[in-house]
Amino acid sequence: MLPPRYDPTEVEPRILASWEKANLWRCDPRSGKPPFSIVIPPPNITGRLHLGHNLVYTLQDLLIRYKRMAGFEACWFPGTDHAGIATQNVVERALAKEGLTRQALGREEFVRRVWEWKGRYGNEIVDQLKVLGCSCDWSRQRFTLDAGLSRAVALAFVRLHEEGLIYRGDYMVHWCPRCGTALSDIEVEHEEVDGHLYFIRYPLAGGGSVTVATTRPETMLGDTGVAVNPRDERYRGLIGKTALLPLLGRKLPLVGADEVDPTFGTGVLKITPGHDPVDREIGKRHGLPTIDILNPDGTINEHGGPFAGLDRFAAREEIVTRLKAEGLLEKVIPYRHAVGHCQRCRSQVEPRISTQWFVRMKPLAEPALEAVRAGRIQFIPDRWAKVYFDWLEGIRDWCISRQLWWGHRIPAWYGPDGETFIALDEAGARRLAAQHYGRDVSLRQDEDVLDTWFSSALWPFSVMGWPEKTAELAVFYPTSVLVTAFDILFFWVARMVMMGLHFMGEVPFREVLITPFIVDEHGQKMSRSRGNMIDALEVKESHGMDALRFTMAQSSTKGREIRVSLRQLDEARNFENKLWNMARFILMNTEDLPPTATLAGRSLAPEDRWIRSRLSWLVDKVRTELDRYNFHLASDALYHFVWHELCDWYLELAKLRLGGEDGEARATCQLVLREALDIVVRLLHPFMPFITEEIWGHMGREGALARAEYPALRPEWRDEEVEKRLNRVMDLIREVRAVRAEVGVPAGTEVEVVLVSGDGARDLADTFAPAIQRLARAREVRYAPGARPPAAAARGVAGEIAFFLPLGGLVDWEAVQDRIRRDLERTEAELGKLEGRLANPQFRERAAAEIVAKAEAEAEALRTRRSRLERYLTE
RNA sequence: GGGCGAGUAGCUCAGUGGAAGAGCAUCCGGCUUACAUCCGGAAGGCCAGAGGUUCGAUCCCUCUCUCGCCCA
Repeated sequence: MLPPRYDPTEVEPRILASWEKANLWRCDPRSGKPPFSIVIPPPNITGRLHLGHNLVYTLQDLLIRYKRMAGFEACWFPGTDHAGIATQNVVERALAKEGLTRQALGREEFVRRVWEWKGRYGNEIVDQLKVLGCSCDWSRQRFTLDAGLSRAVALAFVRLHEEGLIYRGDYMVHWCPRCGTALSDIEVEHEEVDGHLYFIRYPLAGGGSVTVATTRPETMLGDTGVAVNPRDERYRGLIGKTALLPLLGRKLPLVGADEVDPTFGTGVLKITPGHDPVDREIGKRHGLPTIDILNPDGTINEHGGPFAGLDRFAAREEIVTRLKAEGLLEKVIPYRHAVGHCQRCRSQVEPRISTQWFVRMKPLAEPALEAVRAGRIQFIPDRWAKVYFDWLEGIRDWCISRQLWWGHRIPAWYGPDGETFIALDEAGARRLAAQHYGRDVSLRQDEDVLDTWFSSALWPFSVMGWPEKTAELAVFYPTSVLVTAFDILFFWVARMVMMGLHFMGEVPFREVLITPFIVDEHGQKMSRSRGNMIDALEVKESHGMDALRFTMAQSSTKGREIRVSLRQLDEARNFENKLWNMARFILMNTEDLPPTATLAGRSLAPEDRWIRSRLSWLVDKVRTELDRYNFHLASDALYHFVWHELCDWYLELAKLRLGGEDGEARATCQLVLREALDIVVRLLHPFMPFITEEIWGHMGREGALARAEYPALRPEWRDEEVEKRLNRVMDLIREVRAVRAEVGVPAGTEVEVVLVSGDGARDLADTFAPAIQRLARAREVRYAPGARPPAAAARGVAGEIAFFLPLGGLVDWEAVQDRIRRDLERTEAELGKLEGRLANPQFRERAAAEIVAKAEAEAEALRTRRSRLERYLTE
């Protein structure tokens, strides 16, 4: 027998072990079944599972389990991402605790240490996914730095280079001084910060001065000019003169540039071509030199004169102090402005010129735009397509080189004279070099590695063995759907589309499901730095994985964010317990059912046909909503059905026959119960795999539920007529209960229910008297057409069915009348609205016929109800 | 500055061109032999504001306000 409380902490590990043992998730590209495939958004090896992951992975597992049960060869490709900067940072921090730096270790040793670290901790997140029950084909697990995937990366690089889509050059990039590397545009997050605007006086060579305004005074060390807008009357005469850079005395030509905004600051712009993209353009036009004043770590270099060696922020302080001392600081005002921060470490990034590798994006973006415009990829919700378009339409070249040691080293080698050789490996580069020079020379490989996202962009086909022509690629590419959060729409999704189209000639996925974003109960983004992350594994301990999954499914609406609260988890856990007890009840009451018994040839009770009709609706609903990715609608339907139809009504009604004398009726009821349980656990399995698998086990089924069939549609079970009948029964029972409660009939007291009038009243008395007796606590149910209630009788009208409860002295007459009056008021209000509508000739003319008919029928029913209520007030 | 999302019951959120729902919280009553992580009942909303389209708008359109996010 099942225990009265479901204990996920006991069940979940056991079920997990049984799945693992049975090796259920292995897929076979040669099975001949229709394919359904998903590639996992590879979690970062430094990651720990949080709810954001959990949502994305839960939905993928839900889809995979659903499709697997629905007859697809459902393959979920798992793996992890090497996460260049993040991993390097983590390992460097660990080294720092030993008093070591990566520079002290040297590149080779450092990389060896990172692999060592990866071996020890890098699989943690994968282990967590397994604990969550993710039914990935683990035999296909990949890592972006695996040999095969690394080869794919090198090949992609070589090909793009051959095609002229990769180039190298000196450009202004975002530089993170803390990470010591260039970043791509989208790795920089702009944040408004409270800073200052410094007004600095630059003396003019011939006497006088101009005043410039800047938020970054330290960059003046790199100034090589001063600019004003040529249309600015105030300064027109200055163009062509020379200013003198304070503190350093450098001569700065005064030039005219349209970019200068006369309304900003003083309308005079200091030109720092080395550290500002606009200044660089102006400087180029006027032939101003470019001076880089920064070392890679953000300290001032030798160009900074007396400030060399100072950190950029210390230099700012020092420069301001000196300017003040020399009387060149006119004023400082508070100023709020956007400052770029490194996505990984939050440091302020600096624009800086350096030699980097870039991917030319326009030619790649065009087909990617076209694929979505043509509908070959569908975004869900589709508003995300617009965000995708906006980004791709304005796309800039992608800086892909990183000054890191952990990652795919750029497959470029340089000869002694700096000649570049791009090849898959060093041997290839040597061959090219030998051809070029006509002799063997020593080559030096590029020091840099590629942006991690470069390898991620290849993920949908590199995990399937590209560039080999594998069976997996033939069957599972393009994948069916990509499930991810919007924050990596540009980083990952768009780039996968571009690379997929470029290298495979086909989109990487048919659909992109963008999930809402998980935030904490205050609407705050969850992040490690905020310390408000929720560990999915802790929730697993407190509420169970199924409860967490169900919460995720239920919350997964088309909105933009999900606030996760413990209350929702409680609700899901309660549902889990409800489900458990439903199963417990059914199993307890069907133990004596012979295994060979079937429903064939048995006559079903109206409630049996009702629950089957509802099951038919449910199967259709769940499948339809899952197919549309409406996880919340599917889970709500299941929740409501299980709790408020199956448990509240069918199980309660079943108790009559289960406890009755009629063996045949009892067996029929048992069979219907088992049937309902069977369908419900199958339907719920993708949502709550553990508890349903456990129940399945107790049902004595062969094999795992995870590999059982998803319930088929049962249109032949639909029965509108019997639903109408049962609705009448339920309405009456509810009304009797309400009347009892309101007029103060003690809960234990059995009453007599006299049905007086209304369609179906006879059916209620003839067929459903036992049900009404049990569920409304009635001693007796009679049909007495036209009977008048005795003076001391509670009375009510359920739908159109008038009834009364003779109660003798028990009745609180005021309460009875109050309730009738309230009912009457509501009825009249509703009727008034309906009649108003029906009185409008235009409504009758223009509204659909069935709407008018429905309104008329409703009005008629309300009139009947009204008259019965009115009579009860006076009778 | 541009774009997107949200504004519905005390709270967290669903929802649909025909007239408003859930869970929690609240109140009343219950250990009815699956479940007190439960059962029965009740109360609670000019669906942000103003216009417009429509026979009919919480839903479609326009504008405004508040909050959040993304991009520049």
